[in-house]
Amino acid sequence: MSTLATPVANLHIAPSDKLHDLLADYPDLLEQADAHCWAMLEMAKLHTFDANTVMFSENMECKHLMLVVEGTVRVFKDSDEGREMTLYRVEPGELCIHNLNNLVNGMPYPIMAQAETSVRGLVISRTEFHNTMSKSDGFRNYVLRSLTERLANLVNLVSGLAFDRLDLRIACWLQAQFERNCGRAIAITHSELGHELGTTREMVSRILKDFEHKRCIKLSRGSIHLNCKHTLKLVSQGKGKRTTRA
Amino acid sequence: MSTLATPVANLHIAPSDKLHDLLADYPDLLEQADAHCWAMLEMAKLHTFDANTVMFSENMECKHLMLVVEGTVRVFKDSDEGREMTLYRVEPGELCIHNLNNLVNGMPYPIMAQAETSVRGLVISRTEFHNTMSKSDGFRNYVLRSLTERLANLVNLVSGLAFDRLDLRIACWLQAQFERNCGRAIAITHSELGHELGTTREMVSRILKDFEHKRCIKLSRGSIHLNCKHTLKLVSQGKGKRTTRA
DNA sequence: CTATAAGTGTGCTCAAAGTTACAGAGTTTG
DNA sequence: CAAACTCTGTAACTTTGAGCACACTTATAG
Repeated sequence: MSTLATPVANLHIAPSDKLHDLLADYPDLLEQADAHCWAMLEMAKLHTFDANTVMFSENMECKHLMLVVEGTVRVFKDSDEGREMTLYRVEPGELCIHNLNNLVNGMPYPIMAQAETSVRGLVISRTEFHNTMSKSDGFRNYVLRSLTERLANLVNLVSGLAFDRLDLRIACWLQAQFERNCGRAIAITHSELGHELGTTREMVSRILKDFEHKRCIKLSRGSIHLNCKHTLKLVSQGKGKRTTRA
Repeated sequence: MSTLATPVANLHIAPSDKLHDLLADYPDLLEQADAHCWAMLEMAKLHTFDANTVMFSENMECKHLMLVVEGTVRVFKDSDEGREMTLYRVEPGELCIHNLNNLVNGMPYPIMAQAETSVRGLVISRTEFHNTMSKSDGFRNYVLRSLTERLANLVNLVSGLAFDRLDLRIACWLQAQFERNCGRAIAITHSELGHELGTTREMVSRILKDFEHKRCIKLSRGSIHLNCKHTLKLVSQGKGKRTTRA
């Protein structure tokens, strides 16, 4: 599965209105973008990556920064025993922030990033990045904000791993997804969910089944349906211990 | 134990040579500092905090950034069941990077920071921070580097928690400490070590005892002595499963 | 020099998570 | 439709980590 990160298309970007279109739906950056920031984005190249492209891994050096325009990139850590754990996702309007480590520190980085869908992104060179960081207040704030937000998320990950039982972590994950999805079914297999949370397929199956018995959710092949928001909330708050062996 | 974060002393700083003295031993920042950066530091106030001062916690808002000059600050997360887990330490020449979250995002942050020793630090106001970030390449790079380094450390924490057995995590921690200490004994109680790694005193006692039986270390009240670097390395690489129940 | 506190060792029990193994259900493909 | 594959359910078992209880040791304070 080690598809190399070769861009499918690679074209200079058209004038500003095109750029606006690309970023139209992602206000996070737009609201902070100033002239310098736009200038940088104008110079950026739009690359397209196929789904499942490995965008960086253990030893790959990454000399560029990318702003995702379409699709999502999953950043994760894998273990030698075949387990893995999602650290976060980079979504449209967001920066592949871990590239920064490479960019700023020059250090390689023992994690992987992989396109989940087909991904389009604006690729910014190292020098352009530093240049704009110096000139554009908006871009600088945007980058800082991204970094500190990721930091905050990672701290939450840590505390979940250190202190929370797996069933709670799964319940919280479900809650967050259903929230995002406005209650619509989540398309994911148990094994994938295991990879999200750094655990095994069997544990996920067992715990989800338990939730189904508690009537929070309804399971079907490849997807999870919300049954009762309220019950799920209770479960995710730790009320009612697990019932697996009762 | 909720000593409020009240500075003990609070004086305007003397001219540049004094500043140089304060930071003399911490080249990380010095080598990047330029005129703007120095100007900011000149304006900073030197505060002193007693050991054990809680520097920020769950709901405290923090409107300043601090550069630690002397002493160390431990940043950790605690659980409702009385366990806790060290996220990282801020040492001389380093920034209290989590303040940045507050500073940049304005969000409060569910972690604690506490002075381990008496701490002196240069306190920089929010506006001065942003101002210098815009003007000083050196400072900006320094901040970015700090952030990305913390990010990298947190990722390692996550993968340790998710994938490694406790004995390995303890062995690695010991290794790192002995490295720092040039092989000299580490002064720490089992309970404190538990708080470092998010586990309990008993587990630490048991596992350390096991290591002692393996002749890596020698235990005594309140400190851990290195016995055989090589054996410890083997243990920390996962060779030789635990012997506790054999 | 005692009393008290802090730190350590350890056995027992239990719960959580992971592992192995396999059966069966649902999909896809030729 | 039959074969091959993917996904799910689950039982039995092992390992890891936590919690409790208590004995014992070392340090500190009065």
